[in-house]
Amino acid sequence: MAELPKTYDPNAVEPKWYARWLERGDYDADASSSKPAFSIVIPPPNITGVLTLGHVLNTTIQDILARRARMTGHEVLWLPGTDHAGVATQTAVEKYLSKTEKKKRQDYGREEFLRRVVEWQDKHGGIIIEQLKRLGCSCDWARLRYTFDGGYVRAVQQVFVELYAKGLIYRGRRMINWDPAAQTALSDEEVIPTKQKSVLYSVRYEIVEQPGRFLEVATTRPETIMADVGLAVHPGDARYRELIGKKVWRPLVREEIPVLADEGIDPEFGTGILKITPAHDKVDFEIGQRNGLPIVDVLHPNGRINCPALPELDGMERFEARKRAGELLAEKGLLAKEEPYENTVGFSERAGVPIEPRLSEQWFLRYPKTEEALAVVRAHLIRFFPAHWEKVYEQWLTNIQDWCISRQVWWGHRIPAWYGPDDAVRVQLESPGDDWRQDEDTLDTWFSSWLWAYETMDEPTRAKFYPTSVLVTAPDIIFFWVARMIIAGLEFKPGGSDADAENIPFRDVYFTGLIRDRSGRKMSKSLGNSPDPIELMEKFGADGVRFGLMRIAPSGQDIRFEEKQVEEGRNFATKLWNAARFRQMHGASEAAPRLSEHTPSIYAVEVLARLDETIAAIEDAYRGYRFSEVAQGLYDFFWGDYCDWFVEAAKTDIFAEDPARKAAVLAVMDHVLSAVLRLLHPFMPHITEELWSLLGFGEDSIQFAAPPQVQGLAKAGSERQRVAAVYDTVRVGRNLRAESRVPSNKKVPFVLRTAESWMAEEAPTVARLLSADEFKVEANYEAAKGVPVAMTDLGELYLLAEMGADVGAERERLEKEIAKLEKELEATVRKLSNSSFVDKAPPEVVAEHKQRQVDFTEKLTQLRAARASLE
RNA sequence: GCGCGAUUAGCUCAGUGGUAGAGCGCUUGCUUCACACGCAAGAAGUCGCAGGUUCGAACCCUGCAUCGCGCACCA
Repeated sequence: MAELPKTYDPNAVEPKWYARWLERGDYDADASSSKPAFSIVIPPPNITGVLTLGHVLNTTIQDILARRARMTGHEVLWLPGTDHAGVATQTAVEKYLSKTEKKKRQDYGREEFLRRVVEWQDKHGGIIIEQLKRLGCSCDWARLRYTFDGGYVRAVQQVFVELYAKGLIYRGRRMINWDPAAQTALSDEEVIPTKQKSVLYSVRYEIVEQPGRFLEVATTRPETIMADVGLAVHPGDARYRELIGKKVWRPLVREEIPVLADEGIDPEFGTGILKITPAHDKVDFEIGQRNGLPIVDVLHPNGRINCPALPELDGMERFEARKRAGELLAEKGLLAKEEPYENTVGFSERAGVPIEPRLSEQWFLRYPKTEEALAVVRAHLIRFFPAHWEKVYEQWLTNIQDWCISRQVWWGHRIPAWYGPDDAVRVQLESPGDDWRQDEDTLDTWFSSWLWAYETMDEPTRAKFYPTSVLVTAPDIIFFWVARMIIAGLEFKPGGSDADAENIPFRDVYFTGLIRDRSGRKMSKSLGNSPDPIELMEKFGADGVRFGLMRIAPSGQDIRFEEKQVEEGRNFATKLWNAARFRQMHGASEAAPRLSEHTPSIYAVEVLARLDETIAAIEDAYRGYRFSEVAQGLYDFFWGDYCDWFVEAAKTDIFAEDPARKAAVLAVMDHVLSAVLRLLHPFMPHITEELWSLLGFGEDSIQFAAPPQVQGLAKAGSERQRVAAVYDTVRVGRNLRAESRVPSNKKVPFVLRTAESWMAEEAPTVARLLSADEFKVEANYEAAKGVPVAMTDLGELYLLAEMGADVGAERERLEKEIAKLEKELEATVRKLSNSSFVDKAPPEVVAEHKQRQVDFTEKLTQLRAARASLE
C-alpha cells in the first residue's frame, strides 16, 4: 500500500464517498426487510431555504442516529422532504417580483402569480437538499417528499373534509390575529408577544347628562377611539356606580355612547374605566357581545384608517394616525395627559409588524384528542429528551384554543369548500358543479405539516416504519409541529391497529438546543451573524463541522457557536488521519486481528481496558441521546489514551527488533483503530470510511459494520496498576525536567530509587517517554547533593542533568513541593481526625483517605530528607 | 403573576455527595523518525449570593439575584 499523504483533504475524500454511497443505494429503505425497523422523518426545511447551522445540528443528529442504527443491524428509513411554507415562500416571491418587475401579486392575478411561484420554486428550490448531501446525510432520497406533492395535497384536503364532517372544523366570524402586512389571518402561535415602549394616553369623555363633567380613560390606541361603542366599569366599583346607564360623548366622531358595568373590568387599573372597542380588541369584543353593543370597524385590512367621518385620520397609516389622534384630542382639550408606557404587543412572526385583532370570517379547527395527546406523553409512550419539555407541552395543551387554519394567501393548499347558489356551502374535494365557486383561501402550512409523519409513506412503508423511532427538532416548533403531529396520529390512526402505541407519530422526541452567536444572540439572516455552513465545510470538512458541533451540543442547552469549535473538529480528523498513517507505515493491517495469539504488553492491557470503558460509556450515552458525551468520550480516549500514551509507549516494541512483540503491538493497534473508526463513523462518516478502506479493515462499507462490543479483555489486574505507576513516573519526570529547565530536545539520564524491581523491564519505555538517554532502577541509589528529585508512587526519581547542580534552585523547588504536599496532608489528617467522618462515611472512602495519609506522609518524609541533604 | 432553563478558569462548556475538569487563549520548552491542524510542562476558579440537610455540598433542599425562554395579563 502506498504511504498515505501527510495531510487529509476532506474536500476530495468526502464527495467521493458520498457519491459512491448513493450509487450503491446504501440508504434505500427496504420495507420488506426482516431486520428490525428504525425510522426518522426529517423536519422538512422550506423549499426555498438555504442551509443554516441549525439545520446542520439537527440533521447531523438524525444522521448519527440513522448511521448508528444501520450498524446495529436495523433496516433504516430516513425520509427526507421539503415544505412549501405558504406565507414564507409567497412573501419571498412577492419581494422578488416587486424588486424585479415592480408589480404586486394582485397585478398578476392568482393563476399567473402561482405560476411565478412554481417558477421560483423550481429555480431556488432544492438547494438545501444538495447542501444536506454535502453534509453526508444518509437520507433515502428516492423517497423525497414535498408537502405539495399531488397525493399529499389530496390527503390534506381529505383530512379537512373528514374533520368538517365530524364537526371539528367550522367556519365562523370571530376575533382573529390579522397581519396587515401579509394581509392574512394568523394562528395564535404565529403571534410573538413583544415588549414595546409606547405611550399611554388619558382621554377625557364628557358625561352627556352632566355637561362639564369628564371621565378620564387610559388607552394606548387613540386612533381607534372612533370605534368606541361604550365605556365600562366594574359593577362593584363605588366610585362609578351612579354613572352606570348614563351616556358619554365619544371624543372623536362625537356621538353618544353608554356607560355600562362588566365583571371583566379591573378597578385597580388606571382610572378603573375601560373604553370598549369591540372591533379592535379581543377582550372588548367579548364585553361587547355580553352587553349587546354594536361593532364599529375603523381599519382597512392593510392597517390604514377607515373612517370617512373623520377626514383628518381617514386613510392614514395606523401608527401615524395614533400620533395624529393624540394631537387632535389635545387640540380639543380632551387629552388629560400622555405618559411613556411599556406594554406587550403581538407581532407577526413572518412580517414582523404588530398584528391587529380583527373580526373576520375564517375556518377553525376544534382540536380533537387533546386529552389523549397529553396522556401519551405523561405515560411516556412518547418520551421527550430532555424531559422538561413535557411541562411546556402540557401547558399548551391544557390552555388550547381553537386553531384558525385559513389563510388569505394564494400559495398553499386550497380549502376544499364550495359556495353555491342561495348561500349553500359544501365541503368536498371536487366541485359540486359549474355554479359553485371554491373558497379563495388556503390552509395554514402547519395544517399540512401535521400529517408529515405518515402521509409521506406509502402503505408498505408505513406498515414497516410507522410509528417512527424518533423525531429530532428544535424546541421552538413544539406547538406548531410536534404537538399537532401527535394529535394527528391519535386522530387519524395511520398505524396497524387502534392502539395508541401504534398510532403515535414517534416514540422519542429529541429537542436540540438553539444555536446562538458568541454574544448569545439568536442566529438570523437579518443580523448577519450566521456563518454559511457550506463555507465552514469547505474550510474544515463536513466531518470536522459535524464533530465540532456535536462535541459542544449537550442535550437541551443552547449552543454558543464559535468557529474554533469546528476547527477542533477538523484537527481531530487530522489526528485520526495521522494515527492511521503511523500504523500503516509499519505494515499492512489485519482486518480481524487475533489478539489472543499474542501476549499483550501491560500498555496493551491498559488501552484495551480503556476502550472497553469507553464503549460502555458510549452505549449508555446513546440511550439518553447524550451526543456530546459520545463525541467527548471518543475524543478523550483516542487522543489521550491511545495516541498520547499507548502509541508512544508502544513505540518501544515497534522499533525494537523483536517480531513477536512488534506483531503484538500492531494487532492491538489494528483492534483499537478498527473499533474507533466504527465508533466514530456516525459522527464522521467520510474519513472513517476512507480509513476503513485504506487500512483494509473490511470488504464492505464501514456503514454496515457492527459496532465494537465490550470485550472484557482487560481485567483489573496488576498490569493496570503497573501502567499507572509507569505513567506516574513519566509525568513526574517530565515535570522535573521542565522545572529544572532542561530543554525538551536535550536527553538526560534519570534514576528511580525503588524496590519495585519489575520497573527495570519498563526502562526502555520510560526512557522513551521521558526523552531520557538512560533510565535506571536502583533500590539503594544515593544521590549527590543538589540533584533534582521528585516523588513518584514508587519512590524517588532523580534527574541527573550534567548542567551542574544548582543547589539554590533545587532547594526552592523542593520547598514549593513540600508546602503543597503539607497542605494536602493536613486536609486529609483533619478529615480522618473527625470521628463523625470515620464512623459514618462509607468504609471504602475512609480507607481511601487512610491510604492517602500514608502515601503523603511517606513522600513528605523523603522530600524533607532531600531538602535536608542540601544543607 | 405562573412555569421551565442557566449561573463552574479570560472565553466556550463538561462535571450530580468524598482531594475542582476539557478545549481554546495565555506562559515556557521543543520542527524528536504519525501529526506544529503537533508534542511536553505550567499559571489560572472563595463552582452567582444567603440559609438549611449531611461526618462531608459545585452537586440535595429553601430563599434571593442576574440572564434567557414559554404561558397568562397588559385600558
